[in-house]
Amino acid sequence: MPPPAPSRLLAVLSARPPPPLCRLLQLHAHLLTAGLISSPSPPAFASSLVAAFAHSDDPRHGPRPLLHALALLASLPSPPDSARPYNAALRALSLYAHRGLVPRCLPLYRSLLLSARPDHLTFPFLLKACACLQDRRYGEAVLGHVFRLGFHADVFVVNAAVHFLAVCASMVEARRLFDQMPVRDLVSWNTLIGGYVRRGVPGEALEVFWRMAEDGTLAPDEVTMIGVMSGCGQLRDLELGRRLHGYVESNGVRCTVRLMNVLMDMYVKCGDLERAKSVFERIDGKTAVSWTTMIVAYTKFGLMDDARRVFDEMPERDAFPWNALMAGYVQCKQAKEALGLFHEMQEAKVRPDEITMVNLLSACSQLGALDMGMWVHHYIDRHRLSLSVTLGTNLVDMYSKCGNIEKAIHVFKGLPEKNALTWTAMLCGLANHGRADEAIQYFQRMIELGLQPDEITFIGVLSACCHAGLVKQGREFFSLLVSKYHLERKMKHYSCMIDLLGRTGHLDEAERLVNTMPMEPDAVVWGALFFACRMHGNITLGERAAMKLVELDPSDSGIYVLLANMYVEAGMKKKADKVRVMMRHLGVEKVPGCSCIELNGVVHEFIVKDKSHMDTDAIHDCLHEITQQIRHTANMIDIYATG
DNA sequence: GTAGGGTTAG
Repeated sequence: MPPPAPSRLLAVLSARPPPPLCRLLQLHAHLLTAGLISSPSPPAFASSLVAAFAHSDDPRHGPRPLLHALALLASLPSPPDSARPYNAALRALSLYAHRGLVPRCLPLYRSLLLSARPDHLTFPFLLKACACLQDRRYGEAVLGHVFRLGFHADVFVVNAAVHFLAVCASMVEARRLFDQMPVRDLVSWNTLIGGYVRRGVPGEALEVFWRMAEDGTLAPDEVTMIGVMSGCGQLRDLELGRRLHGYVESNGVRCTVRLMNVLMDMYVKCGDLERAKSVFERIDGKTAVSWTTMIVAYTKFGLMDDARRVFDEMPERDAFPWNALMAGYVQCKQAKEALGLFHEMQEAKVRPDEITMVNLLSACSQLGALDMGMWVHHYIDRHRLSLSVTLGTNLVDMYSKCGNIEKAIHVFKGLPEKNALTWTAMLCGLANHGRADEAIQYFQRMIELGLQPDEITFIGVLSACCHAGLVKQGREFFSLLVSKYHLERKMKHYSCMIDLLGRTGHLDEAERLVNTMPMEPDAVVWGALFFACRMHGNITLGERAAMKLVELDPSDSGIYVLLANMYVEAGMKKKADKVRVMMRHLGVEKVPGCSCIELNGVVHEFIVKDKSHMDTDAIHDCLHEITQQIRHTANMIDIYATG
């Protein structure tokens, strides 16, 4: 195609949509030979050409035209004195289509400043890029320019600024700017509501929404309702969610797929699976997010078969639904299924990501599958997946739960970034391995670093004290938890503390604590008290604890056996027999104990007195031998310790 | 031509 006449050139370049890429390249060559984009020709041609390349976002070409525009802009002998080509490039860069290119916005703005004056279109793009990059310092400098150049009354610019502040600074700052706006439009309100929701302050978001409704000049649109519904979900306020759902349906708010997705999520969070399902069924053109949200919905209600069915019905699956289903299996303690799903995922050639690895490690921790866990660690290294805090924490947790505490410590020490959860995982690991002193040291170190412990951290230190019989320290932690760290004592804290008091013979104090607990003691609490009574020969209290255990779960055979054993140990044969008779009368059967072991990456399950293996006899001989050796060693230690 | 929104993870 011959080049157009010079008078037509600008019009051709400015056409929307722009000419195809091959045509643009021809025009570029033409302009070069005609000397129209070299100094001292007017920069209009260069500007239009850059803008045309930047707007040419045909997905088939990927970021190529955009990169071409950037190169062209950088190579011009005289840089354009208009913001237009820069704006076009900023627009294309900040559309997030090519996430990796967003950082290029900043140097581009710097070169714009050298030759031209930013205008009302420059700032929305640039602030969006700053928000996307979470670059607070740069964004604040840009805000300085906004005010100096007098754009503080441009509603587009200020909306983008409110968004930037909400993402990178704080809601207080975003709110201050919002309050100062002379004119606000719907986007201003939506930005503020969305900001509060993203920061997890749904109460404020709804407050803003009510104020907007009172004001009455602007009608909420689907974006408003997405924010508000998400807020209802966070608040777990089903009543309000339903009312606002009604509002959406009767006020002609566009029911986009995105809004329907949030509605589903709100119902799930508020515990109404049926309504979530009915919204899902009514979605026309379900997206991957719709399907994934429904999978998550079922997993949250423990309905793993339904989750799997939705997963299978899904037309196309990226890593998200795989991860969601896998996380569901992990949460429902079906770790074997989680690992099985991972193998399917590999067969389906879906690339696992960081979150897949997090799920896999949790599954390994549950199973004690060290070989598989090490394979995951190796996989992370080999594929250079970024070792995020969460992933690192899970690695530490996996190694310690799978029995290799040394490796857990080694990984912990090498982590580039650690947070309170990482420290908590390490400290709980040490506690579970009986290394109480170190666990407590880690706790102190973590406090020195200014990290905030949570409820789990205290379970760690309390169980450390429990293992080591450190009553005084245990009492101290138990009290600090509330007085200094303002945390709530949970069932697990009480059971730890009662176990500690009981083991060390403070039975009265343990009983007092059981009686003053703010919640109904569970089987673990009574079990700990029972164990202590048996250990210290307090039959009366032991009987009471055992009766409570029977009440809590009459079908659990274990407690009858333990109670009978306690009587035998105390020389009360008759009472022991009575318990056994009672057990027979009640028809309580012993449930066979079940355990599992990982061998060469395969997890095997087996039950008590399992004779299914062909070498059963040899295995039991070997086990007998090991038990004897342990007994012998324990005796020797006893002799040395007491003698 | 510019700004705002949802899903996966200990």
